[in-house]
Amino acid sequence: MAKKETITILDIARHTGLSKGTVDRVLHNRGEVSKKSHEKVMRAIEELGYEPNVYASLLARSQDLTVGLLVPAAEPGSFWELVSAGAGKTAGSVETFGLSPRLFTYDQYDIDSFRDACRQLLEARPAGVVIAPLFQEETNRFARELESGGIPYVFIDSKPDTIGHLAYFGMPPYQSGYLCADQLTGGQDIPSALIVRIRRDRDSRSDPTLNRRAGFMDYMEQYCPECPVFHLFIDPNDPAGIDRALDAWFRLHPDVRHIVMLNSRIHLLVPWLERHPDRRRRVVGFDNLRANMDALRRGTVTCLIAQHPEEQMRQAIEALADYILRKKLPENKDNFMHMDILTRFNVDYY
Amino acid sequence: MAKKETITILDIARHTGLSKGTVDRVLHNRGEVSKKSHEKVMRAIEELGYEPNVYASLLARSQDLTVGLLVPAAEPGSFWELVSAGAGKTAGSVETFGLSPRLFTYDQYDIDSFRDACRQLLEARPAGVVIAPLFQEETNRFARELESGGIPYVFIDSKPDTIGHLAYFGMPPYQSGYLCADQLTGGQDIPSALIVRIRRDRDSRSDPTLNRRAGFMDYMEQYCPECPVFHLFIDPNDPAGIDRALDAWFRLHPDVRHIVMLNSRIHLLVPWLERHPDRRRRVVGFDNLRANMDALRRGTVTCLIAQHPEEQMRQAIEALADYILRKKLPENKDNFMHMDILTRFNVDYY
DNA sequence: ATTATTTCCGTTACCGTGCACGGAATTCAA
DNA sequence: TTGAATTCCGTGCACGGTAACGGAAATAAT
Repeated sequence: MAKKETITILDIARHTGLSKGTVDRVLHNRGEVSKKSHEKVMRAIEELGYEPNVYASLLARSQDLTVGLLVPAAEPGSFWELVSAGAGKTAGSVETFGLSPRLFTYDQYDIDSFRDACRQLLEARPAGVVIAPLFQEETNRFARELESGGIPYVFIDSKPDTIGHLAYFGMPPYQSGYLCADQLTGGQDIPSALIVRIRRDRDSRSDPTLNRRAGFMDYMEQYCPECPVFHLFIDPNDPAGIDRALDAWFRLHPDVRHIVMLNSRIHLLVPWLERHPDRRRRVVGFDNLRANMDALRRGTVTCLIAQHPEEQMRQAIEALADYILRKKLPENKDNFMHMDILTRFNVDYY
Repeated sequence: MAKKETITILDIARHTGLSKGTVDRVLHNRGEVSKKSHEKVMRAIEELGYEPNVYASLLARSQDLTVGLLVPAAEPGSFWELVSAGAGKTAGSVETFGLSPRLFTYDQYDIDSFRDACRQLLEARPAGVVIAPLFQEETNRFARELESGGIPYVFIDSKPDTIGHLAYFGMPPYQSGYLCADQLTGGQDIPSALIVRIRRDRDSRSDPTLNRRAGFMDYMEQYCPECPVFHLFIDPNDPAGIDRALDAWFRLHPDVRHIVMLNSRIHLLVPWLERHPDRRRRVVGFDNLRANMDALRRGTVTCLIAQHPEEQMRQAIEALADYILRKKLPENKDNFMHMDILTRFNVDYY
């Protein structure tokens, strides 16, 4: 930390023969400054290498900057609840920075609600934005809007084709499928496997588990080429239907012992699984939802692959803070985060 | 966020009939305050719920506080190198807070060097200290010294019996052994297992892997009661000796396929293992050292259990920051951190 | 009782920015 | 030319805390 090297607005005021008031006006371009003075100040800033003192600014303003968090609404026990929780956990440590994160949620099945959330977020004049994107095109459009406003934004969880984002934090989708397959087989040859899928995902053109499934299938292809992989489709909103579907399916395939879901919903299978116990069964799913972790503890689920959504959110906000407060760009634009393997022996310390 | 609710030191000065100066003195307990005044101020702080304004503080001080990090010297490729690395990674984000971490290292086999490091650290007048302790009694003594100086300290990795620490971040030792055993067996019955140990550890009265081994053995007892567990002792500084020891031992036990080390040195076995390949062997070790991870990638090591030493350091420093800057105590004093399971399929994203 | 110490404590000048207020300089209208 | 309306710009206080300085009060020394 420099001693007397720090350049203050007073320095550049003196250097230009103007006053700190004027300098402040150009810094926040709030007008009332002649063209000539504006130029002089800009030049001086450049020459002297002025950098604003964040603390002083924050102190004087005594008002936090808001960071907008744009995430799907968190139904209780859902994946997005974890993400929101991450925001809360970060908040404490980040508020010291003078940033106060604020949540803007939308219905993940309603694009209009997404637009609404975007609008509200913009009205809050955020200094930065974290986006958990679901609608590709709409997200791109919003990103463009942020850029034109000079507002930095970070993606978490998944990433559209946008290029202008400050950073991205998420799990590598293909590799997560690969890892999942390895955990399912336990590195052994297995006779057969079942992927349980959400019917709606198959029909929608943007199946969120697409890449993950590709990784899964490639692993099986390579390490268990003889092993047939079955698919079963269920409706997550119809528990009774799930039970019937599983009953029917397993009547036809009574010897299938390896079951996997590539999204966060493995808990949907738990009631059926616990009514039909089988010590030699292996069940693998994703994400550290409470229901999933409970099933893990009881031994119904063998293993979960988790991506620490809270951690993603934390890092996203921190990257923003670094940029907003210190103009520091993150080291890497795209950050693929660690995939955690949870078993009942380490889940309690997660 | 409160509007005008913020309590300043001026408020508590008025409330106690004292002045800013005095309040400031007790806040930084730099003496020159009568017992009575000290008490009054403390009570007012409590009653009014005063929270220091970090920006103002940072602005006024315009000089970083140093945080001392007391860790064993990092031989290249060793566990402690990871810990030190963690310090570097944290630094960036913490410097914004006006804290600058500074490393003080000691020779883990030389208690005098530890004392030296302690002394140097104290001379730097740190605002807080992170300790990775190895020498129990000596550490306790040092802790006492810090306490009398009013300097908060945090332990990482392991924890002496001290009670006065601000926080502790580490892996739960017993459970890590349990988890390790589960990964070694893969949840199956196995016919036999070998623990490779460091000879010096057995002889010293403070074997760092003691609890871990207890967890390991208890798991085996419970899930593989028939499985014999062998022990083999090696000298880490004698590679040729290791080779000979392994040669000799495996001549006698050619069918043992499950090998484990409960410290970070599994890489010591790699040369021998790769000269005697066996696809059906399972090898489990600890900690994400470069050499270990490389062996994992090549398939020589099946799985590593890692504790994210960098993360421990980060959290330790952050806990200190919270306390120093905002007088916030950590939520939990003892924090057992997540145990990460690394396989060759997720190691690349670690 | 007087002087010398020590212990405590209040005063005050910053730290670097934000912003309101009012005044000087310039332009426009008459 | 003069008064009014605009532009521009400087001054000064506020933000909450830090720490040096010096002085008052309490205690010890003479």
